[in-house]
Amino acid sequence: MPELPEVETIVREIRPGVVGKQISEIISYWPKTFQNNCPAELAGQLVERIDRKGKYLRLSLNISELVIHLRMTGQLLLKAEAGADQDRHIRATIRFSDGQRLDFKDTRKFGRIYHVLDANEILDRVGMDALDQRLDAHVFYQLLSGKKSNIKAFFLSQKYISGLGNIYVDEMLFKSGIHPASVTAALSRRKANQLYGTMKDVLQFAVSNMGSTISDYRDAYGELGSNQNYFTVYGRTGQPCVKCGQSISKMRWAGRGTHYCRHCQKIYK
DNA sequence: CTAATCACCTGAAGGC
DNA sequence: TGCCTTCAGGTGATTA
Repeated sequence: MPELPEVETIVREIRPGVVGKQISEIISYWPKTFQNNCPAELAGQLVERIDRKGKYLRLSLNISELVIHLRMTGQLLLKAEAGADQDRHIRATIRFSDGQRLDFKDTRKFGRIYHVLDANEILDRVGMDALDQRLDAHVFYQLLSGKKSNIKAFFLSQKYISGLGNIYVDEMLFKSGIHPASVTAALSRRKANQLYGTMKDVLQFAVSNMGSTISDYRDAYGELGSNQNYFTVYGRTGQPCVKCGQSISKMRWAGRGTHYCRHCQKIYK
């Protein structure tokens, strides 16, 4: 479900409601969601910061840190009331001393919450965030030109650049006219620069629309995103290409359904 | 090293 | 109505 824009939306929404609050209790309803079995030492800790790297959400407490990944269907829902409306898909709840709570809802149970002393144990393994200021056009080109990997697989991997997933990779490749079968190192500097700009535009536009909701994604208030209304290729199989009018194709690349236009997207090899 | 496949889960949708 | 297959915003392990 959530890629960078969706996680960013949630971070921005829960930050004012949660920073400075004290955790009173953590409840786990599905044993695998909480990797470290919600240790008692979490109770009483203060939330100092909430940040994001790629698709990981980071809650920095005064003693330790929580790192949350929503995977496919995870939602973080901020609830003001302490009431017990118990959705059967809620896998964990973080309660705060003022009565607010954060419910981790996750139909498919793929999501994870890690409790660690230092979030960098986990976050150092993922590449620079796609919207990180330090990822400039030069660094972007260096990353692409240094590898001969399939371009779709490159952006789906979180090892080089983090935050992009199946939707936004398809969107940025289409808008840049790059076929998903292309090879990273085959892009010229000029073409890489264009892709870099498109990547940022696509992500920032999606953030401004509170993310994309296809089925499960909800923001911290349970609201839908609206960016799905502006997709140019994702999910448009068989519909006319917005550039040339020909039918949009769908194939499997890097194990994922990949949407593209055979006529508008050139293969760089 | 990369690339493909499976495993982890539930639920919705389509074919018969 | 019901059964069976396929697919889904992700990623980590295993295999070739």
